[in-house]
Amino acid sequence: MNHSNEEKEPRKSLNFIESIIEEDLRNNKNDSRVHTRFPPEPNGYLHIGHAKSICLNFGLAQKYNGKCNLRFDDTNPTKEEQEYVDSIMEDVRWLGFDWEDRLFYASDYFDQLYAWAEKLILDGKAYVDDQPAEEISRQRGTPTRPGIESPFRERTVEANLELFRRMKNGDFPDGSHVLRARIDMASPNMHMRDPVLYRILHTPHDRTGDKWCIYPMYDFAHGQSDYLEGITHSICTLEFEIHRPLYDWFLDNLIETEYRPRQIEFARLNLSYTVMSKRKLLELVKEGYVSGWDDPRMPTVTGLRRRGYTPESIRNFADRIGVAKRDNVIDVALLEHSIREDLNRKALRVMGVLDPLKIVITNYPEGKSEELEAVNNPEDESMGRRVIPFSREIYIEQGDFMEDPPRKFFRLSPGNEVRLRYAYIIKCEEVVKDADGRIVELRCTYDPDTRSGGPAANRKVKGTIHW
RNA sequence: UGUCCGAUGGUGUAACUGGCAACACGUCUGAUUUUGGUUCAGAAGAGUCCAGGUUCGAGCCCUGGUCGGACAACCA
Repeated sequence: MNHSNEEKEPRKSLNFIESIIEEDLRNNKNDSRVHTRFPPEPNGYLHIGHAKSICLNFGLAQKYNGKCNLRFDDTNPTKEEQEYVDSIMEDVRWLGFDWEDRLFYASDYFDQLYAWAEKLILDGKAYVDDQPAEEISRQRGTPTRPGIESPFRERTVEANLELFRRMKNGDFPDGSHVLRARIDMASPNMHMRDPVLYRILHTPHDRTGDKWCIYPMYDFAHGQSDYLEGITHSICTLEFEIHRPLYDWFLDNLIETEYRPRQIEFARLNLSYTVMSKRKLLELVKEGYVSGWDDPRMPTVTGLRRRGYTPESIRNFADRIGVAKRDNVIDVALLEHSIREDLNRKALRVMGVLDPLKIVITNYPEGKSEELEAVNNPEDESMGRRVIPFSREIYIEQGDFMEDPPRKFFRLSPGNEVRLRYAYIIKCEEVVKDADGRIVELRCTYDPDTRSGGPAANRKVKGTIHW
């Protein structure tokens, strides 16, 4: 006998990131803090794929009583614009998340990053390379062949330091020098073959102005930024997986504390029939194929918003698709299901005719009109009712009438009846056409007893249409 | 001839320290319905990439393959 009728806790299963976090928590890693971040580069508008990442990062912070920062990864002034940072903040807020006072920019850390670069030079772990990009690229080898070392790799610390300072001071033109980490040109991981740390860019930065003409690369900025912000779990997409050894290398060589952020990768969202690449979306906007980033056909957050998606529906969607490391293509039908589910519950219903076809109800008295009552939301009576005027002449949707209907057509056709929603059952008696044979009007009769609430209101007909 | 990652119904995601493969979307059937929606009831659909091994027992562990993805910007 089962004395305790308690069932086994249905215990919601954890995704792989939650499992990692819970293990870290059990081990009291990083003082059992959970601190994530959403780190977009402000070079475009956010799309539904970013929404997945936002829901993930902010959601994890909420679930584990932690925090989530918003950080702009603005290390490349040639691609970034204020318009994008504004839109990103708006979209994140609209989705329902709050970074509170934790709004950061990678550019906030340029001084510290620069100091770290000098430290690497002093430790003999970084050097200035005078070769052009093409040469460096050539020397890097291929994934299956080791690279060769730069002729500048053995420069003295003093020479490197002086050169790097001159780079910073603007003594050199773009592309003439870079600072590189001195790691291993034979590494099977391409990213460990003396990656570039700093490049010269005589381009003013939206936030630092003319202060800098050298800018750190993503790899040199990201992990350290995570560190500076106290991030514990740095969640990014799969393509950065191979960068992880480098992410760890900088931390290992730059900091001495026990605390360390950890990079975790997940598979980005792909949606069926949907273009998601930032580059292509930018092209659609720039070439004028769409009206803008908020064109309702765009998969951007702002486009979805304009299209009528709610934040709740997108959050539910993000929840439902889960998170894993295998490549995936989510059926867009799931996104659509999410918005229908939400809107069905809370959208106000009204009737509207987009493509009108005139109806004259021949047995309805001329000059008469009456007021009919309609519910605003059949799913929720508390949303109230409204009154709609009805008279001898009304309009229905062209598509709701077919002169020669196929077998399963349930709407209006010659000699057939339909119900006008919230009104009467009408019957099509005559089709009026113009000289070109186009249907311009339908002459119908109505059954006065079938008004909603009336004596024959329950009489069934196959179809109900709006008007 | 490299390194890293992945492989479970049509699509996604689960299966807690190995124990009858579950949930959602989609599809199909039926009922209800004043919009072919919603709601409700039900069904079909995978034996977990392959081959070995360990085990009473493997989707989970081990070995070896196969297939797919990522990596050769002074992009992120």
